Amino acid sequence: MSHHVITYTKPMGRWEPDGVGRLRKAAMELYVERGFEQTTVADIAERAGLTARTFFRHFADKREVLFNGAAALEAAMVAALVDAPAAATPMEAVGAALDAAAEMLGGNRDYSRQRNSVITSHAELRERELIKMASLAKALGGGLRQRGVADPVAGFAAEAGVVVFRLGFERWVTEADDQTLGEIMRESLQQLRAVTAVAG
Amino acid sequence: MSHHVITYTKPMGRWEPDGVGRLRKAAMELYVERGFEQTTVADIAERAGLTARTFFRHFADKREVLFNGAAALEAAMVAALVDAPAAATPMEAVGAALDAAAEMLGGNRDYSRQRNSVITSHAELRERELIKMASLAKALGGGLRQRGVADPVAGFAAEAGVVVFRLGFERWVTEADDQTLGEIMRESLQQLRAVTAVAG
DNA sequence: TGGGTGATGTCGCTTGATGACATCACCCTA
DNA sequence: TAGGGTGATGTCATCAAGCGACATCACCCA
Repeated sequence: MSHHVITYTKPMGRWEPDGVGRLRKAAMELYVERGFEQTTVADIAERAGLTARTFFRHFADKREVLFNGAAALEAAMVAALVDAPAAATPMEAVGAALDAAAEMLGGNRDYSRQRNSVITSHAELRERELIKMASLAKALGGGLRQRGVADPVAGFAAEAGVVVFRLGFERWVTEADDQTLGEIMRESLQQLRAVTAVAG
Repeated sequence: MSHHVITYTKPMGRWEPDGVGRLRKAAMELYVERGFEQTTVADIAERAGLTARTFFRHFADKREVLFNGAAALEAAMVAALVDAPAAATPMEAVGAALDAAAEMLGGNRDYSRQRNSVITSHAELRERELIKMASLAKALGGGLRQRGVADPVAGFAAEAGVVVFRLGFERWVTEADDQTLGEIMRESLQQLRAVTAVAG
């Protein structure tokens, strides 16, 4: 193994610090280099200077290593939703959550692009992404109920918010236009409303 | 190995017929009896009178055995959507797809309940269910584009349809009321429209 | 200076998943 | 009617995922 020259700030383990960060970095690199299925946990651990057993102490499985920001994003969105003005309608509160998400993710489009391309090119990773979206929907629904929104409405507003988030985010990383993520989110919200308005 | 006494109708293999059906049945039973994680592929195969190797010849993985009707459902929904009147709006065409789904699934609520309870109680199965829903959204979107619906609208209408399907189906299997699945689907569609109508 | 703590390594096991090859019932044809 | 072809299955071997149990060692603190 290579010998990492490091400056100890807050040693977290026996050798180099921040084993979790090294594992995340190594996993991302290998998934890009040779693909998700062609990468074993042993490979990741080796590149991070750790063992496979240690990998599983930090991440539930091979996929989870790519989905760490999800919890923080969800928390930020729920906080924004709960803190929205009391007079706001359910969908307006959801709009506040989308604004928060845009602010949190809108900064580094290049990183989002790379991560997105890795995820979308492997079914198992798409699967995990969908679980995160389902968790987000549940959390947003909970936040709405906390605001006093009754149950059928809370569920639909939360799911609608996730649809807007997904399609908006996808457009943001796919199309190379110069709109900000926040602008696209808002626009997507209007589009969903327009589409459902002419229902049967 | 046990010796099964059987009456040959249409022998499909070397021994008893319909190995796929027996595997499906055995898997469902065992998932209900002892839970998904506590069931090994070897258990399923043994109960079906086959080997684990054969299980994987028929199903990609341990989860897929529960999601066989999905393809047929998707096909029926897309067909209904494509065959909807040319004058129908995108969401009206989606409504036709939801009607088709209701007709296909609305019959045996008890079976749906049992299957649903197995799936919702295991994260890995929920994950697979979400993949099927994503596939459905993609298929519905494709059907809409085939109808000449342009791209932002097609995507949103398809996703909206899946939201209605999921929440409607969940309400149908959860609440013990006497509404039919079709009625609930229609009602859900209206609720989504109402909720998004008061967006910010 | 000695023990406590926590992250990591080591070992071994079960299970999921797959490739390669053998086997056998059924069917079709010469 | 014998023979080969076909397809589903069995058998064997192997790799990778995931986890339990225990050992190890650096750091911290009394």
